[in-house]
Amino acid sequence: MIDIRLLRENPQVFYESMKKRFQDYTIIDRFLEIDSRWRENTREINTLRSQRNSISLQISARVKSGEDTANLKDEVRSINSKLDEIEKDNVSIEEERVKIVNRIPNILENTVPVNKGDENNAFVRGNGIARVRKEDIEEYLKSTNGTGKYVEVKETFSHVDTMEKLNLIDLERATKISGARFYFTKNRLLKLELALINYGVDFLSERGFSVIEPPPMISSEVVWKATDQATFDDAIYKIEGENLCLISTSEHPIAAMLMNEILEKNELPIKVGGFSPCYRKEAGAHGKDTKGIFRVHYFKKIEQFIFCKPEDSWDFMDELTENTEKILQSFEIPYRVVNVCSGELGNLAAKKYDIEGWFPNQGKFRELASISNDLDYQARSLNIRYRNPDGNITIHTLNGTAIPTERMMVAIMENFTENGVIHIPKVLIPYTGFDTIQVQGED
RNA sequence: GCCGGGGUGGCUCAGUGGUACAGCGCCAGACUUGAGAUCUGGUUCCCUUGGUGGAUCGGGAGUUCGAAUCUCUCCCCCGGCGCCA
Repeated sequence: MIDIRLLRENPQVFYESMKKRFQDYTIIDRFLEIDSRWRENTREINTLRSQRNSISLQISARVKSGEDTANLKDEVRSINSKLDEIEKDNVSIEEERVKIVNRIPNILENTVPVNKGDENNAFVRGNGIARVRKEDIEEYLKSTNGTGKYVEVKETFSHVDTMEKLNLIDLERATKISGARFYFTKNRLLKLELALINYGVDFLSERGFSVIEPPPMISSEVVWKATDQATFDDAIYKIEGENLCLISTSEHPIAAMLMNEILEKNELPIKVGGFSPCYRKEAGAHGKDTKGIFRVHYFKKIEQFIFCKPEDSWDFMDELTENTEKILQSFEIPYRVVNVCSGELGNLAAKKYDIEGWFPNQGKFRELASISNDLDYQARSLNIRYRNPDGNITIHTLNGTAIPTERMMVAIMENFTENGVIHIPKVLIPYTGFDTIQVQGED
């Protein structure tokens, strides 16, 4: 959530931020109105309680000295009835106050392009030599501001065909038992996945990240604090009869790990590499990417997460972006970095870079990773601070994908399949133990 | 799941209905050449922040003039039993 004191002092900042996000900024006026009513009530409640407390003390003294307390008790009763009324009123006011404040998004960083639609994300930079079909060249060049290098190819392969031909997947039977967007991973594809996970864990360990696997379920309250309404509604599975949700990313349990803690300044930054299963409802994605394992209800992901001092977060955003780029470079997957425009940004992020890989068969760049700086927005909801003599300071949090294993496998299959053979990126061979996946010579 | 013991400031803990003890740690100041020791103040949150203001003793509800304390309920931790990869 946002800083309420800052909102009171400087609502203009929030009007502008919401306007740029194409959101209804009149809720700010509504908030200020209801907040002032809440504060008025709170003052009154405090005054009445103060009176009650002092009379209670007098009763205590009289009880000890054996004096009569009946009229003092009556006085307290009348204070209590007034108090009751105002407190009840304040409960509903506070409910609305909290509801509204949770809808106010983070303050937009000033380099975020103000626009709607993914097609208006701003190209930042690109890398790699893409395999591009003739009919996709225009799209490729447009997507890279004319700077993209490529080789023209005649033929591309869908990852679904490749997986089926090479006996790497069983989609039909998964659908039979679990429904759409589930899959059995088989044979060398499973080994490739494990290799990607091991590679990612090593990559982050070597760069000062402690690596963890979080609990795959967290309580609803924690989900609420770690993310926003949109994510909760569209992505999160709830466990029936339990107050638990399946995580949609390790970001949430990792962020919440330090909930309600006061850190020492010298403990920061804390860099965490998280490996976890991710469960997503994909509500609202009907009809999109229905084939294969590009968009599924269950996948695994290696995530980067940083808790840091406020003054360091923009530097760390660059570091996270660089890390993900290095991983893609090491796999030789062509990619571009885009600065996600204001209309497509989630409420938590002040700024977000998407890193999109080139998918030759789809003929376009698709999201592989997403790096966000949430500033103090997420940490404030989770109440994570560091100790400071003049008042403890809310820290900053950042998150970014390192390796989305399923989607990365799609990228590898689309980019490196030739004559029915999948070629494994060189850096992964020590992890897979094989350099190709082909029909013959399977394990 | 059952039985028992617990949950109190950053930590260890006292507190069986009447203003939340104490110790340790940490921060600041004083003293000191410096460090240590010592002393003083501070070390959760809220409010038109300085006021002999309010809240807070795992969460929520209740009884009471008044609840850390009594009642109900939920959560979590420890031990034992049961089950078990």
